[in-house]
Amino acid sequence: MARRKLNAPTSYDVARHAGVSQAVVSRAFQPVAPISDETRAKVLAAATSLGYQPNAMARSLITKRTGLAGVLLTEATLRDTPDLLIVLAQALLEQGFQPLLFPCTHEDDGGTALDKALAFGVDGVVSGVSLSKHDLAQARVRQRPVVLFNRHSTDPDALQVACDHASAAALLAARLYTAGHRRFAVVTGPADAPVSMLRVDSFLGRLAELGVGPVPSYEGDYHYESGHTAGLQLLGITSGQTAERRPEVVFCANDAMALGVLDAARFALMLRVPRDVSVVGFDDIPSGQRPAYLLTTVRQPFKEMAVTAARLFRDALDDTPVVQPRVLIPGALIERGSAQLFPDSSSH
Amino acid sequence: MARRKLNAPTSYDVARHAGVSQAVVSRAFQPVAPISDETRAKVLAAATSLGYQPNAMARSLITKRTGLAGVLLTEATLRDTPDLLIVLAQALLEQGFQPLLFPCTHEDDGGTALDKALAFGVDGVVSGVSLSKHDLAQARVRQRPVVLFNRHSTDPDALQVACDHASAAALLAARLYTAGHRRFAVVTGPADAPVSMLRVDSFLGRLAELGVGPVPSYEGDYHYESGHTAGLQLLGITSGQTAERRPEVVFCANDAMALGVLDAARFALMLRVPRDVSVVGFDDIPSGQRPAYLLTTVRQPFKEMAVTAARLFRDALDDTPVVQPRVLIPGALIERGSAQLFPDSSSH
DNA sequence: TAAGAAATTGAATTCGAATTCATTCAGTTC
DNA sequence: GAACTGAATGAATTCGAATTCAATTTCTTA
Repeated sequence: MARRKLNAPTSYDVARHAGVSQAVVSRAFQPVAPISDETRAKVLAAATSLGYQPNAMARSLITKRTGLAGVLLTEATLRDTPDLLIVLAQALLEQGFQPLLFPCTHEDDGGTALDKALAFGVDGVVSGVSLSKHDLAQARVRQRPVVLFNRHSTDPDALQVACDHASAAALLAARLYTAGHRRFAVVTGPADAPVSMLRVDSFLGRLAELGVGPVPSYEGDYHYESGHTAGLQLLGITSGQTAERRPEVVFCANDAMALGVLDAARFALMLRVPRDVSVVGFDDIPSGQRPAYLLTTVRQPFKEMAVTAARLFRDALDDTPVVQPRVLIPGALIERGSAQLFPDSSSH
Repeated sequence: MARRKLNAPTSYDVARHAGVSQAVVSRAFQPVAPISDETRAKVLAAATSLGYQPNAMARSLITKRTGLAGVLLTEATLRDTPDLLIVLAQALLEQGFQPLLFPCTHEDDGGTALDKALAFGVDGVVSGVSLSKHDLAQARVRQRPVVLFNRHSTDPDALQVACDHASAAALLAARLYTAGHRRFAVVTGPADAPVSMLRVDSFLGRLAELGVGPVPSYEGDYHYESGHTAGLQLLGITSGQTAERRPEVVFCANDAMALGVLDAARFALMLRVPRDVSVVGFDDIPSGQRPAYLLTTVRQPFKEMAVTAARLFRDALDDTPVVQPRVLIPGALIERGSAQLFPDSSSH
């Protein structure tokens, strides 16, 4: 552990330079403190002339605040919806927190990541991965707020912000049913992905209410390739599939897989979309918006979700009474060309 | 500044519990320190039973190390190549550093971001945005290594890892020329984007060497939409453009714009790709790999670049003599369907 | 077995800024 | 002008772990 001397000036250096005590220097750097404007100006001048910046560690040691917000996200999320990290980072920055990223390889690395984050002294955490009740409890005894982002917890006190996956998926199901579709198939995310469960179950639940029977399903892994495979499987002629029995609609738990299904249908199976088959996804990722895909999907309002999460985070830290610990933000149905929907254009 | 008491146990609590001094507790948590195995075990047992974890701020205050690596990236980079952040984070984590992300809205926010990073006490920085000589000097006096990632500096001592954009672009130009193409057009990135300059200038430079005259160019902003506009502009019939004078190849400074050009050509101008026009990009982003695009491009070896950068970072911190401060890693030509290249399949 | 070397241990100090509390100073008020 | 109020200041303390250095114990070795 090589301990080099860093010639960074300290508050004492500034104090000497400005002809005041160290305490005054400290006060000059706080927004509100007992210090005259005159003195503050003098100190700040001395500080800039020396290139002084308060030492973050020393400050944190006594204030118990680092200004860091742990951000827990799976690599899948980072890869598929990079915008999420961007808007979340912006929102946190706006509230005065620097995001400290903890990328999780797997959905259940959350506990480990949380531990690491706490060890780094984060003021709190915004988590896009699932956390156990035990994990949440641990953060609570340390008085570190945790905001769940697009993740649910049975803990009634847990703070959470999420897209209303369930309602949107149900709405989408109803919309497709109204448009006349009766033969459905679904491509799910990994079995342990809570968001996928929510989307798929709501979609199927609504269909069941409408009397649509058992729906073939394929378990994907959220990636394009698995969508491609799913497409071949569900739409192909493998198991004596005929055009009459082929699904009219494939609902995918996310857009990445929907693009895979779409490409499998068009380029491998030579089906016309949406004439032969409709494909719908969830997320509204950029590539789905392009003319090559024109994917019908549900848009997650990331910006609004991020801003809400950041505000919740700050309020929890400030001991501001949190009015609404659980916020569900509605997703928007985006109708593009990949699904046949024309029989109905009045509903919703 | 509400200063709540956090009931976290300290090293003194553990010391009392284990019947030793605080100094011994500290030593028990260091990999190599004068302490008997027996005592260490006893201390660690007491620590776990109390749920003790060393306080990061107190530690950093004296060791002058936080274990944080500032990561400076533009939002454009985060959005277009999310994989970069993922592999970079992984590589840093493997070297024992936690990435502290500083998203930059604009290429020249680098200086500000660096200041912020230093104020947070990062051990050093990996920067995917340009930094001025002055910025680098500032980091140096603070003894904080900076590794430039895909960015260049005139400072001869600067550490940098980059894709060899120039060679790859030149190779691509030669390859296209050899394939018989003579009429070229380019879509550049923003004028202040050094990487775009490098790619475009090398491409054009090689063409010039081969005797290809003035090449029409369009300044984009790295985004899909600007590529789309560029495509309409460069390939459209606006200015009395005829098929004979239409560019045979459009080279784009990145893939996102290449996809835009491709879609403009196919869906707006009804041109066949690559028969009527070849489109090539740079980066090898996932959507370009899909059957809907099959973009011919240059792949940046992010994984290798990230690992190299992280290693360079650690070596610089360890005072390990850095053998090679500037590492250029070759990009790989990925030939897919968006460019007509058949006349030559032997070269390179 | 005594002297010396090596390995452990603990008391005290250190890192740098924030905060407490007593003190000083200027400005009111009667 | 005395008594009082409020603002501004500085000396001393605090945060919690790492480190220094002297003291102690244990192990060698002649």
